[in-house]
Amino acid sequence: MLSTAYSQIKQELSEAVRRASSAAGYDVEYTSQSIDFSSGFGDISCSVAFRLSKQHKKSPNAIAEEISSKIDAPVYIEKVDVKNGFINFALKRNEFAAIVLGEKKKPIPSVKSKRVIVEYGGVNPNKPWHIGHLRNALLGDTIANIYEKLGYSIEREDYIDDLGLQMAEVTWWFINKNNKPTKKFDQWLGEEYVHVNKFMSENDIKADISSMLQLMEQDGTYESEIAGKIADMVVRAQYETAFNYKIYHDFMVKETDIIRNDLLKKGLAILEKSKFIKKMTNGDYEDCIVIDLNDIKGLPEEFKGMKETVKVLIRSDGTPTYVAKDIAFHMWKFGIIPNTFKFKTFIDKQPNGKPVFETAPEGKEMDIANADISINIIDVRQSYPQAVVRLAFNAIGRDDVAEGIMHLAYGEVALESGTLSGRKGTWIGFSADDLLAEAQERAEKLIKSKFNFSDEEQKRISSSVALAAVKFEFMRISPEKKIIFSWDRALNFEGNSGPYVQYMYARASRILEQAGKAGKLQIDKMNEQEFALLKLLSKGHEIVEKAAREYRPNVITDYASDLASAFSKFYEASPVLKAESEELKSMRLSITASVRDTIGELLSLLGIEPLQRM
RNA sequence: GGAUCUGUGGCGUAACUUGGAUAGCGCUCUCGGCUUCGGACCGAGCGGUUGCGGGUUCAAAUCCCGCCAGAUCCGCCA
Repeated sequence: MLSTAYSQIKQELSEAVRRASSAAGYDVEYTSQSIDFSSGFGDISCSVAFRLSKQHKKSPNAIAEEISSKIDAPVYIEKVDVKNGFINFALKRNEFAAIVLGEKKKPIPSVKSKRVIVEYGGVNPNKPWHIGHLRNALLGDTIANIYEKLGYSIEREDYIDDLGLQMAEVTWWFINKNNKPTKKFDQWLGEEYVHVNKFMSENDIKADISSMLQLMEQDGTYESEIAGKIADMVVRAQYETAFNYKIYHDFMVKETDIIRNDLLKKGLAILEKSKFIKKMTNGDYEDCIVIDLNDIKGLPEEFKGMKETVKVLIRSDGTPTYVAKDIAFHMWKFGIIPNTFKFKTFIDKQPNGKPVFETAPEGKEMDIANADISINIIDVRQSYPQAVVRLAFNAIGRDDVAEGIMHLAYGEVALESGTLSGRKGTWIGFSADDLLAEAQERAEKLIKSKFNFSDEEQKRISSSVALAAVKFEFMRISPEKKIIFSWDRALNFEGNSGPYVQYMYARASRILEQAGKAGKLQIDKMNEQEFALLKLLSKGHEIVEKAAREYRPNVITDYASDLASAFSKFYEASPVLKAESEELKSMRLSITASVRDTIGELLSLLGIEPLQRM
């Protein structure tokens, strides 16, 4: 259970400061923002006096003195003093420890009424996942875990574009060349796709591809059948990869079913009611249905100064653009177009025990969608179309939906030699499968040099450690930043790494295992390492909330690293099982247990398995 | 032309949203620590004009303005 002590204390102190200020004749608002843990000047410090200084023409120090003299501090505060204009609080360490360690398990405020769809994966079904797709999926998985932990109701959704240009190209190639798969299907097809592109640069088959696209869209054609089969096989192969990374989905929506169910027509009917959406009768965009940006008030910055001031939704030939499809799809997600899809089981039991459903011509209706929030994990390059999607909802007067569409725009993963390209095949050698294989090999080598585990245990542990290394490394970088991939960094087992955090979990577990059953909590005078740990522990819940609010899993990895490192320093400095007194032993065991539980929860959020031994 | 993102010791990064006291962590490098609850470890040290210049403020890596550098986007592609 993640500690809420920090948020509570902060709230209580800010309330105490507010009352004291008011008693001293000051009116302050943002007290909680001016309070934080501090190093070197008391344990917690408050800077409100600075804000009041100018207004009241007094020195911050004088004001701080006035306020602090009137503070009626909570019982866990040892003393309050003033230095350089800051009000500093010293904690009674034992009281503080009692709060953090003995914390009553408070239920997290329920937000269950909020439904969240997290969309991630979404790899075109013509190639294997590469390390860029992996970043996407890991972000999605972790964000979903975090929101789930905070009590939201989560649907993990995968969007499969089985009707795109890339799909048409590989289908054409497949039918015309009749090559046979020689390896894992997604890998094989991905490599074939590179050949298609080479072929297309030397031969003009544009007309063929274009007719392929049309035939694929029609139910019952040979082409649609083959394309469907290929997509199915690729997604199954991709999911094999996903499962090895312990990444799962609840359902997938396929482009074919979006077309089949006329989602677009339904969406268009709604859009056409907006005065900002119109059919052009002349000019460059004659016969197109567009959003006219000129008319929209309060147009966001990103749309200003653009070359074109209309966004095409339906082309003059009547076909929809990508943005139009995505708008309609979001209408479904938010329940504006209800009961559209039928679902059937795609895989009845993923390794996590749950099924994945896919949209299908025949099947059952399911109670999904009707979301309050849709978190879309999509490459930063799609920021603009995503903004257009939001704008469309503003245009039809659904600002609530526009606000509910969260685009987690993450930076690309590139190689030192350049970008990963499906067409050029620069991804070859950098598939998610390749990465995991290499990670496993290095982890196995490492673990062999450590302990004597049975072969089976060794395999299990090394696979878990390998995943930890890779996942942690991807997650510790703030999402908006571009990642230049490096094997050595991705397979880091030391320092700021997944295995390091796992290791501290295992160490804590072993200490607790050897200690046996815990008695009643007793608290004794603590040293600096213990106190530092307690301060960190107290922040657990606040950290997860921050990660959720900011859509940034690196908030979690940072905290996990800090906590693991503080724990390491703690047990290095203070014997737990051989503590000097029973009271100390009790307290240290309790700290150890609390650290173990907290780290365990953090690792789980990151999709990393906490290990008892490694 | 417009928009967005990025720029922090040799390398990878955190703190920026909400300004706060000494810019944190890891890697590398140097030195030290295992008869000790597990060394995937710990301690000490070297290493910083936070891209540049202004401004606001008691206080700026953080906010504002202007530059510079890199990336991306602005299609009847997806």
